[in-house]
Amino acid sequence: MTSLYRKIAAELRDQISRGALRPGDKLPTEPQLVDSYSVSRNTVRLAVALLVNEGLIVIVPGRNGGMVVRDRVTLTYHASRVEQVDGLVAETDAYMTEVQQQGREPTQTFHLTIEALPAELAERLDVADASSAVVRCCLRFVNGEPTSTQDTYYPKWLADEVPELMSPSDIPQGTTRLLAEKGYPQPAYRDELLTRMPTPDEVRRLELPAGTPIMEYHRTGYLPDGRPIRVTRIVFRGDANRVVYTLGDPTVFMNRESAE
Amino acid sequence: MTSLYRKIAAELRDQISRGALRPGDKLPTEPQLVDSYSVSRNTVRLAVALLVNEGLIVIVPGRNGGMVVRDRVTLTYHASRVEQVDGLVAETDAYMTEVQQQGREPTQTFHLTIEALPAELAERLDVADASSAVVRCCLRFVNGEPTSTQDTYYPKWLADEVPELMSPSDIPQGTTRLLAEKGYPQPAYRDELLTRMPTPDEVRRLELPAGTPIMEYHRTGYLPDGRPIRVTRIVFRGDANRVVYTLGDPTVFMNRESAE
DNA sequence: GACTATTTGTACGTATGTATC
DNA sequence: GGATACATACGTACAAATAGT
Repeated sequence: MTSLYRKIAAELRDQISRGALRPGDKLPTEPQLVDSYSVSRNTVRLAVALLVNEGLIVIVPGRNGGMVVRDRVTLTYHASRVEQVDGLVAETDAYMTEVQQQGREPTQTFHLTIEALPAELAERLDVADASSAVVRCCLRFVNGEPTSTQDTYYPKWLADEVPELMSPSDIPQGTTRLLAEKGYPQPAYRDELLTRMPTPDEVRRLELPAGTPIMEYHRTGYLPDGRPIRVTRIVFRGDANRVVYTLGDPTVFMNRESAE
Repeated sequence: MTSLYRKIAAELRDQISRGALRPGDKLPTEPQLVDSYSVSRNTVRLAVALLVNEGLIVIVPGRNGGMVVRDRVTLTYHASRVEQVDGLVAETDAYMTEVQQQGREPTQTFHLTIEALPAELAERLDVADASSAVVRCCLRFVNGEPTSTQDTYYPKWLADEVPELMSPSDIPQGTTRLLAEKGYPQPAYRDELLTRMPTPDEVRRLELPAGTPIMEYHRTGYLPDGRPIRVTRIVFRGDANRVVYTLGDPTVFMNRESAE
């Protein structure tokens, strides 16, 4: 015996998944739903709230507003391609290039701060004291819409040795390459991926509609002796990004491309 | 000019993030909140609904129920360790072993079906027609709680060549190893990771509380000539799993371990 | 098992505010 | 300003779930 509002939500959900309502289409208005189901407005709103929190629709108020079926545009982040130190690819450049290849217009803002290391990240950087760290932040837009934030933390000792890290502007050749040239190569990484609902702060910065989870991505870079020298955290809009790794024998993928 | 229920939610959220309310603690009951904020019950419920959808609390009805601050237990899935074909690790075994090393009790149910390939996956398997495929499904539990589902799809032509794939029971040595022995090695993979809110079906199967996103993981395995021979899809509970890759020179991590 | 107390869930109604065209 | 659509907030009543007597 499911409740009324759940049944209504189920019907609307069905129409969306069947394709009777396609992305961009509008659901009936609240009064129309009240009418056609003969329920109170509150009940309609309960049903609609479910769909919102499932990420199926967004609601825009106002005269020509309404409840609109969401679309899912996916941008691909090739984690195993960025930052080939021995190759010639710089981090941010790689990202920008990749987005362009996917036919979109990437932009980014950038700034640098010095702040205490968040506890979760301190562990990854092997700094016992909650010592300060240099952070290079950027907020990335695709077609003018914010889609991810990226923060990279370097331990203070490293910033002392490589003062260029403190440059308040973007580093054209890429920090990974810069560090390699200064004698701090990163021959190995550890990536972690997790998902969760966004904090209110993330909702604001990424302009997230309700019902949009985020994907949090950490990359820790290590020196040859195993010491970690930086942690990068990217927060992706979940409805607009996916992360891809290609692993194993690279010639296989060359065979694959030539076959196409 | 934020609304009343958002202010209330913000205060409660603060108490959680500050640690005044710790995981397992109960929020005040609805009547208590109605009282202390002097608002209607509906307003309290709106505030609470926000926290639920942010994944911060779960609500249990009944006499000794209440609104409880959620905890986040994280299980690690080492994507770059499973399925070392040349090594000695079988897929499911690897998973089970890993969970055990993390001090928990893994179990799994298993079944096999033959069904049409979902459209998104058909593309990855390079099968133009929506031809049937063999699916090996399993639902995985940790400490008795469902934490992920795994479905692996094989194209029909492969199942014809390797009839063992149709075995309705678990394959002890692991299908990857089995296939390699039969002349179908997988020297390369492509992994895709994305996040979204769960479908009602996933909510049921994984017993997900509201506000829990899921992480969807695809691994496509390729033959040396580039032909794909299987797609595995894992759906992880987002609040209980993270995926880890170690990339690059493996000796670096050996240095790291010896240093500890 | 019956009964009760507590806590959340569902559903109704009404009124007014805010956003957008 | 006026019209339309959703947002917030109040109130009420009864149902369902759970735990203890």
